Amino acid sequence: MNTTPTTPSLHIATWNVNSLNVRLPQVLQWLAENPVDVLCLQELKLVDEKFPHAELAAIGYAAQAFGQKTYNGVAILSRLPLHDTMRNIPGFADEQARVISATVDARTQGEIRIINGYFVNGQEPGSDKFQYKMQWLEHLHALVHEQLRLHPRLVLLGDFNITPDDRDTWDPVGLKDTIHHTVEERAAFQSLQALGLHDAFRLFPQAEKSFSWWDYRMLGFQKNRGLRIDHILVSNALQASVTQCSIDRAPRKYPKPSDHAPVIVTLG
DNA sequence: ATGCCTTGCTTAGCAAGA
Repeated sequence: MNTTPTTPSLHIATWNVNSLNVRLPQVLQWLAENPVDVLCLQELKLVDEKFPHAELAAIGYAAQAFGQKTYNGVAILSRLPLHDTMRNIPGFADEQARVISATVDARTQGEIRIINGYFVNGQEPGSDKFQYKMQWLEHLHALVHEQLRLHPRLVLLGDFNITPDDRDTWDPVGLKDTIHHTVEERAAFQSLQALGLHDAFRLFPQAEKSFSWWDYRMLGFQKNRGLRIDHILVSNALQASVTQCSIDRAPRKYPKPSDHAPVIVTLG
């Protein structure tokens, strides 16, 4: 008889909900059907006073939130204990709520440091917003570098607003050098990987034209004109334990959907 | 295509997203 206790697998997901106020029923429904251990959200578009802690607690999730009025906002929802929450990037003054980090106590699986980011969009290469994007990416790189030193078991995930390469866009020719496709953004993505992080989605064979975001306009989803810009990067120490990574397109078919779909990674 | 949706803010069109 095998008496060795089986280590339960751990599921961590990311989802840009484009307003938690509008999408809360969908988040609750999705969690009921996909009871992941940790769900990281972006684009809450609400202040912390309006964060729906009670509704999430009712289905077993505690949350650490970092919101602001109208724009941005990030949160970590977890069924496992969270501690050592950090907001934004220390040393980088930023009016915008874009990063929340916390340590998840995964019990038999040990502790995992989570960095959840809503990366800057950048609007257009050469614009002020693009400059802000590149500066923000530089400071995020420094933060991840430091956090990896303190926490070798680390996951960096969220809405990166970067297509890592031409496989990650529906139109690599027509969209060449446009926002999310520039050499500079892709170099920043690669320099994050160079810290010892791995794109979990690419650790496995995947269907061609796999995307995580589709424009609301022009029947983007129906025509699968999308981008893969939502990512889960795992550190060297975690890479061997990753057994699956997938994009769940189902919520993009809900009535009044977010324009992003959740991405889920399985560890162990 | 300076367009197409969606959301928030405020209540009539903007700003911003990607």
